[in-house]
Amino acid sequence: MDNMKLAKLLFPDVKLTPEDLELKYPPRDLPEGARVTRFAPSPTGYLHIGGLFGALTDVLVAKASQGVSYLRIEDTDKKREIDDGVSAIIKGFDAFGVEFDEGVTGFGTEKGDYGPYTQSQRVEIYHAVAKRMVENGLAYPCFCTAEELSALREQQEAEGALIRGYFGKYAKCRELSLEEIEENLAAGKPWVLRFRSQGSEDKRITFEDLIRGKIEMPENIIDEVLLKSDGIPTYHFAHVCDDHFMRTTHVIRGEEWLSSVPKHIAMFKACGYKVPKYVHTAQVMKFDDETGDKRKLSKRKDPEAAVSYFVEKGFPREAVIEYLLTLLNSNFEDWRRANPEADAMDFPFNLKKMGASGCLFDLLKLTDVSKNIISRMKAGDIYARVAEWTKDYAPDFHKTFTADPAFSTAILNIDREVPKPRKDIAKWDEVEDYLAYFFNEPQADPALLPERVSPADAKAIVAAYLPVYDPAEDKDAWFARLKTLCPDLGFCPEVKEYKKNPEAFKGHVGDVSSVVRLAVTGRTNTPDLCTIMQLLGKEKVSARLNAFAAKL
RNA sequence: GGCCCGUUGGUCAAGUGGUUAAGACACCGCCCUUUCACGGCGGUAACAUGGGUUCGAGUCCCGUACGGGUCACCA
Repeated sequence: MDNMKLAKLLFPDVKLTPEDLELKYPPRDLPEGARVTRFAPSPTGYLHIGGLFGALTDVLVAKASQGVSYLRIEDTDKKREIDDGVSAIIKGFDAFGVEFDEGVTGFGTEKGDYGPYTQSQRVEIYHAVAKRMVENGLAYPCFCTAEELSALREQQEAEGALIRGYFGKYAKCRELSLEEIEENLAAGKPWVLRFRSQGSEDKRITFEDLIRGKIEMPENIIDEVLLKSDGIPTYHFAHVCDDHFMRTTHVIRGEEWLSSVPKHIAMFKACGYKVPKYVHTAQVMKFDDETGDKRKLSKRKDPEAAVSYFVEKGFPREAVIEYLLTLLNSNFEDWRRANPEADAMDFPFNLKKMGASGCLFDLLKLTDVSKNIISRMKAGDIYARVAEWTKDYAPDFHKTFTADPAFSTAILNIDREVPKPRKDIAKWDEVEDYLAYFFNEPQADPALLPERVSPADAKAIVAAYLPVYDPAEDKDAWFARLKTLCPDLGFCPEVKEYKKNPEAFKGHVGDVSSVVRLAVTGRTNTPDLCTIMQLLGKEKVSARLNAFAAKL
């Protein structure tokens, strides 16, 4: 077999050579130990939480080593691709502030010297490498039809073959003569290019996974497809060409790829390329309420699998990132305690601290993380974010919320700039309800009165308070005022004293303030009532007190 | 089925042959407190399982179970 002739026959128009490519994409000039990572999604749907998880790993690993991270679009499967797949991915990353150093930046735009970063635009690169492989006798055309291949699978199944796939005696086209190939080509038969595996059935290879350590597996003997019949590469071949010429040092990807590593190593070696370091990360799982099992998050079944879920709910981007980081690296929380103000993206990410087993996504913990983050934000920042979020997701509330920015900011600032700020808000979709009594007249329900307070007592409390209520009083004076009312109403002004001798009183000053709270806000618990009343203003407060008294 | 990965409290996890088996979320209790939060203190709760190796095993080896992945002209 004349391989040079075959190569010319198969790729008559390919002039580009691997040597040209080596020149065009030289080794990167980076500091010692710098890592080059890539996130390589296919544009088949929305950005998944697992995708964010992986991308964050890529970006942080690169950053921590002063290396480079890039975004590559793997659009080699035109059947599964969706129209706005690329922008869905870009938008997803934008929403969470995840930025790559290089690669695709939008539909049709990119940055960096190692592009194009979209696989469908790299066909001539793959063909240059493929042609060289044919020249070296490491690849051959295969004319088997889909029917033949599925018949082969059935045959292997029936035989109970331990190894299944296109290899050895099953590889019909492996030993085709040049004449037979020419005939098939002349007849216009479609063909794929297959890898001519040099592996042997009884050999094993070992490699190191940076999370799992040394792994031993049977050597690859399968003649994997390199180029599909449309000339587009398979994932495997594109991985080898791209990660070589883009000079990736660390291939970080989901553990579903672990079992194809022998295939990839064989191809890298066949091309004469250095094998990158492999890092196979565990999947993000969830608890299935129906089955009671832990299972992989699914795009189809779990709305929270899409990153847009978190945007819709109004989780601040920092909270989602922060939570993901706690899952990603076991020492993140320690680092955070030591560096409470640092930007999460400056976390010195350590691959060794990544877990090897799948973790459950815990919405409850995300909520806690989010509350902490929001509690540290300034009221003005929260105002801006809520205004932004409500524009898209709560347009009615947006109008009332933004009608008076100073007022909205002031109410968000209650109990905020203090040493121990409240942690009431976990996500923006809670704000409307949280602040409802500032914008709407509350329907205070007398049934919510404290146990110790009868409706008659409540009526007396309101009647006594109304004439002495002074909105100019500060918090201490405001509370002292409530205390002065207590004795005449039969309540104890001091809680401690009441507890010593509960029989002597109807209740204590806390009960009195609870009545006022209920009348003014319609709720049994709120942040600092004095400030609430000041912000509401005398007119509204008086009206609400009167309205409540009328119900009693 | 073959090959491979995984398994420490409900969840995330520390742990690299000797620990009273950390910490965080959740839960419970107490304290603080005008309500609720916040904060403080404390509590319940774990090495899947059976064999080895060893003076000593969560840690090393083998088996078993369970979970996951993979075996496409999908990634």
